[in-house]
Amino acid sequence: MLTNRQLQILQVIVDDFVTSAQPVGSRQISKKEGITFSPATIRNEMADLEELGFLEKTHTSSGRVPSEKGYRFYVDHLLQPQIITNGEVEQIHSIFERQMLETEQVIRESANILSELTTYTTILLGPDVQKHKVKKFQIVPLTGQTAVAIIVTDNGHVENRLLTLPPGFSPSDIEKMVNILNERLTGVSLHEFHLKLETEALAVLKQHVHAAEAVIESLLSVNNQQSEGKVYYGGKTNMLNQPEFHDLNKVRMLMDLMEKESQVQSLFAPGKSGVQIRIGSENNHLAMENCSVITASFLLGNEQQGSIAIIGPTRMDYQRVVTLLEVMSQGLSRVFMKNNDGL
Amino acid sequence: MLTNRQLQILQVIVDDFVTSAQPVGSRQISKKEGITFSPATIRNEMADLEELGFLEKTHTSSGRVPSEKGYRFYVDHLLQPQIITNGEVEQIHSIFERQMLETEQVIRESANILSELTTYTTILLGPDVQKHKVKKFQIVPLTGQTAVAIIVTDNGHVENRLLTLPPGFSPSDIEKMVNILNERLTGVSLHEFHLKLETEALAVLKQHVHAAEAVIESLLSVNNQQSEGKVYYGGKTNMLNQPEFHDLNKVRMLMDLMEKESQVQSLFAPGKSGVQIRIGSENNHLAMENCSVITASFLLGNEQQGSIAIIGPTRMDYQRVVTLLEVMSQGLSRVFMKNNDGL
DNA sequence: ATTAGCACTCCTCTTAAGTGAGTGCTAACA
DNA sequence: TGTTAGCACTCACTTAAGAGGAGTGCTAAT
Repeated sequence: MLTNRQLQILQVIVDDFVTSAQPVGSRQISKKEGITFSPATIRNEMADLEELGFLEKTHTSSGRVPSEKGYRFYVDHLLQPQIITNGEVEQIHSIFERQMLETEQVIRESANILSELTTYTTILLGPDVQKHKVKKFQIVPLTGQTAVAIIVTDNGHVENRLLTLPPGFSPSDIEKMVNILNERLTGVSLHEFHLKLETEALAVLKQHVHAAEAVIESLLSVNNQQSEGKVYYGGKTNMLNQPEFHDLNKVRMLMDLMEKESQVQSLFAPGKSGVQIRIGSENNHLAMENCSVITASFLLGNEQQGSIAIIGPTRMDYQRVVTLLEVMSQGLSRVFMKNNDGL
Repeated sequence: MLTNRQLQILQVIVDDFVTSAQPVGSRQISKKEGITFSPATIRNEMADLEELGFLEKTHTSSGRVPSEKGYRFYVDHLLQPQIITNGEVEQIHSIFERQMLETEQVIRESANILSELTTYTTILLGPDVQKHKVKKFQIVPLTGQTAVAIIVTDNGHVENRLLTLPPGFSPSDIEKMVNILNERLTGVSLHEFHLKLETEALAVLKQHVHAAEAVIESLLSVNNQQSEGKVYYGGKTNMLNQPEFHDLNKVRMLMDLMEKESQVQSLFAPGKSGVQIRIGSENNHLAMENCSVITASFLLGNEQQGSIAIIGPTRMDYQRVVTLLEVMSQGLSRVFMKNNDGL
């Protein structure tokens, strides 16, 4: 168990290092407000804290730097809700008040504002498209052999896919097919929709429409690699300002990582609920060894769920980010509760 | 007018500098194949070439580096079609042979392969969506107050937009509206479609459908900021490997530039036709001062036009890139001629 | 017209010394 | 017994000086 004094010192060190990015020395700590004991005492305590694994040195005669364990402890026990200025809260709320119908735009703006306020990078994950319910299915023929299949979901998302039609597939075939599918599959989730296309629906279709298999196959062929929720970025280049990313190699790894949507999905998916913090190696990814990710999820109407992630260096202003994230995610949830349109 | 020897020397300097990224000295040149004269002679010629503005020195006693004017001359007069290996040609063609229906995927793959082969960054601009012809217009109601408007174009592109319906707007109103619009506006370009929505169509609608203005307005409201062609990237982080981008500031400027689609549109739009090269400051953009852009356009069936841009340092392997770009753009044109589906 | 020779420039790498922030330990102190 | 002052020591960082080397421009010889 840590003594009060140790807690106090750990807190000061983290707070100081977060803003200065420089190892913190005993003298410097002693001058901080609320510190009543001498540098020598602090040195002793720091030695203990280091032994316990909360602090590290960059070299034998440097000041101390929080270790991952140190950050973890700080985040778990020392985090105090921080006051953010009214101006900032207003800035966030202003997005919601501008009555923009398009969810997508709200999301984009949110990502931008968050990265502006935090100076870190924001990733916004839309809800898992696969969970949306199918509202309407449609096929629009283009030429003799090609057509577009369109699926509209209950919250306004539109999926579309090009099809090749088998030779001799007539407009009335299309109509029959569309009718059957709408009749049977409206209201199921996109995920189920695709499943049932291959099984039940296909069986029925075969009886009524010639060459239905070919169309269904064409319809399914592209699906696998695609989607889950959409990904939006804010302040992608912000990390270039952080001193820890003066190393081009790290920058490259991170950038590459962010290009791969599938990886982003898994890395930045929110934990259960509320605000979650993953520090450095807790992210289980080489490129993220010096990064922390703070995620929060928000609701989009009926059980849909999106999430916001802020990526910064492990030396990150956790307090501030957590507070901002809470304000933002609550705001988003509220907005999407009202006009339940989704994205 | 430059003498043959000067041409030869300029060519060697550019070629050498392109691969080594180091200023080229007279001794080094003299050892090159085909060079029969001594370093001293070369020094004299180099002094002349510098006076003419084709070469520069990084400091008084360094070797020479091509100036922008030097590159320009090289590109205009000294470029020789370069042999690229069969393997590479095959690699390009392999994309086209995999029978993927989705245009989008072909484009993505193309961007990736190009950036892999060149080690530079690729930007692929889809054709201007505004020119697509409207094939079908549709409104799918979601809840009482919201609906999705969908526009399918002749080449399979699907635009969609959320609408708020005015109170009391009934399904039959929707049907009437959709019918009128489909009747009058099928076959016009998206651009015209939006224009006519505000004028002719609106006039007719007013007569038949109550509160039509509100719907139209909602339909148009989001349009302005959106689209032109879509943008695809390949090898975004490739430039981090180039020695000229060890400067984080330059990296940041370029990355920021590439995030802004509208700027990308204008910077990387192709010139008239064929392969176009813009060197350094010819790009008229601060972030691109040390970059060259090579663009080529390709055809997507009926007069639609996409374009490929490769961005690299001014010290770029122009010959190779030009050849690769030609192979690729011709390949793309051919593919899209066949299955005219567009994106 | 070409080229060998040479003095000169300037970048780059290495070494050495000086500075300063910070530590750990010991001994004195309350 | 917990706290603190003092002091020797460590190590990164900066600056200066020197050596080496690649390359140039000019001059004079071929």
